[in-house]
Amino acid sequence: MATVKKTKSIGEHLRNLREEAGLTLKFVSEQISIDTSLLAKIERNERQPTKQIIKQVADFFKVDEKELQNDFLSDQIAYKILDEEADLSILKVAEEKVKYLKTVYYGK
Amino acid sequence: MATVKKTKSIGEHLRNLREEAGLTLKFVSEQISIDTSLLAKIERNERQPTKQIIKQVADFFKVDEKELQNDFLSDQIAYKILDEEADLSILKVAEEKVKYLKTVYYGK
DNA sequence: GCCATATTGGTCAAATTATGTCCAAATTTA
DNA sequence: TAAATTTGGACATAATTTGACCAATATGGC
Repeated sequence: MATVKKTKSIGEHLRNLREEAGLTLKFVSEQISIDTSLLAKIERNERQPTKQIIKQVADFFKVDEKELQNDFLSDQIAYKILDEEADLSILKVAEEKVKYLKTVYYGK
Repeated sequence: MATVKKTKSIGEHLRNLREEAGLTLKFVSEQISIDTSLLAKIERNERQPTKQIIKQVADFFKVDEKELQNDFLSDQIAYKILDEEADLSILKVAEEKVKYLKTVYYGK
């Protein structure tokens, strides 16, 4: 199997993609029409990519868009928990809520 | 044990607290110095309570502030997952990220 | 039904937060 | 040390959210 990298954050994920392809920030940012500095910030998790940007990056690197989005989402959740210094157990609670809300909205 | 109520959302939680105490929106909102309409919206999850408001409510009803905050947080996460139509498995990923980030920031 | 009280709903200004741009500083690489 | 690459700060502006105000609707006694 190829390079196995545990992705720590979407930023690192993107950086890995880019570096494995041996490309510069300037090049990639131009290809997807965003500011070089912005892409750099995204890779360092200083800015959050919009869905638009996630899509462009996914297309450019030919990776699954949904996967990138999920990566982004789990990032957001993880950082929120750290921010609020919340207990991990709330994830279980959130899961229950999702299940419950799904039955409510989409019928049982 | 007293009334066991599965809390579906922080709004319902707050509403339960208030109704169990037999108080009106007007009364409670005045006690904690916020607009009646705002409290009503919070109970209907149309507005998110600020930390300040969560604290005031917790104090007023003499419930644990941290618990209310956790309730709020799990709400936000649940709604975000529904919004994005994401898979529940990302919660597991988020959990891993939190654990990882904790070792990074607070040492192993 | 009528009145008082309680709750809901809409609109909007103000506050808050986040994005993206520009440019300079720093770092890397050859 | 020069060129290329990456980082960092400052800031305008865009986007989102809150909270206030007031009107409309609902609820409950009498």
